[in-house]
Amino acid sequence: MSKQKLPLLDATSTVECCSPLMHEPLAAVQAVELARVFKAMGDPVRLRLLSLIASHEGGEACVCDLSEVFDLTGPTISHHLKVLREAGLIAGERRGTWIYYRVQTEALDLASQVLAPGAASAVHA
Amino acid sequence: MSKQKLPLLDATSTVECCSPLMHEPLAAVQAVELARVFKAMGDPVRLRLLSLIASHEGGEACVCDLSEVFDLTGPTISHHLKVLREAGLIAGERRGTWIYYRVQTEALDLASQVLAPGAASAVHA
DNA sequence: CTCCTGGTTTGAAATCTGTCAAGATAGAAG
DNA sequence: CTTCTATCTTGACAGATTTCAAACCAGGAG
Repeated sequence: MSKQKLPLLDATSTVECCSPLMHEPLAAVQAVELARVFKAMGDPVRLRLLSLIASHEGGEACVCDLSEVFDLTGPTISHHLKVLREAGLIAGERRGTWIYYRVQTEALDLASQVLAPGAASAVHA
Repeated sequence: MSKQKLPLLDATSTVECCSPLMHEPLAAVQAVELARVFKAMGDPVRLRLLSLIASHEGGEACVCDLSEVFDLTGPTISHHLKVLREAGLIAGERRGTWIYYRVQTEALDLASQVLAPGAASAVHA
């Protein structure tokens, strides 16, 4: 285990429940963690993959479902899925011949909270 | 009007008030727009810049305030600020000798909403 | 076992990014 | 006008990203 393949934000790391970016200067270490997530989302293909998986029936989709949507080769799709996986945004499970991916909602929620809906209206509910 | 330097998400473009990524497959065009925002946030330095600006007194900070925090040269900071600016995440205003940046909260809110706090609890109906 | 299909891994090429040094600009101050 | 300070722009370069083709692995069907 040489590399940092942490699931990403620990929730224990820094950003607790409601500490949007906007209240206090983000520390360098957390910035690196957070940036990894946003970077993973910073590509049109990956964003669409994320969206496709999440909105697919049952909340999951196999690679074959995803591949046919894009004009890209298998390896490329596979690569993007790997990036999303390593950012902790999705998880895959093999079931028979196919591998099904689903979104890790915790990670997504966390990212959303960090961005804080207004940072002022966040607590409203 | 060469649709290149749009302020970014138009709010009229696609993501209305509450259409998180997770309800329907994101169209290619919007994916590109959105990705630009997330990509801008996908760098530790830029994330910290954003956070520093937002949390700074008065909600704004001049470049000099920001530069002293990092171990980077002026041009580099300037470059990152430009990326954030072009993603519509911040805006700068010259006041005398200094240039003050402040966060464009609308863009941030939009990004946060797209990520949808749960996507299940957002509309929940 | 052999073949086929769904996915991933590896390797390589083109492009993009982050960073710095050096030069350019804008406004304030002599 | 000249100079000083704050910030941006340009040019260059190492390192990262995106993408494809070719090779590889895992299960299911003959």
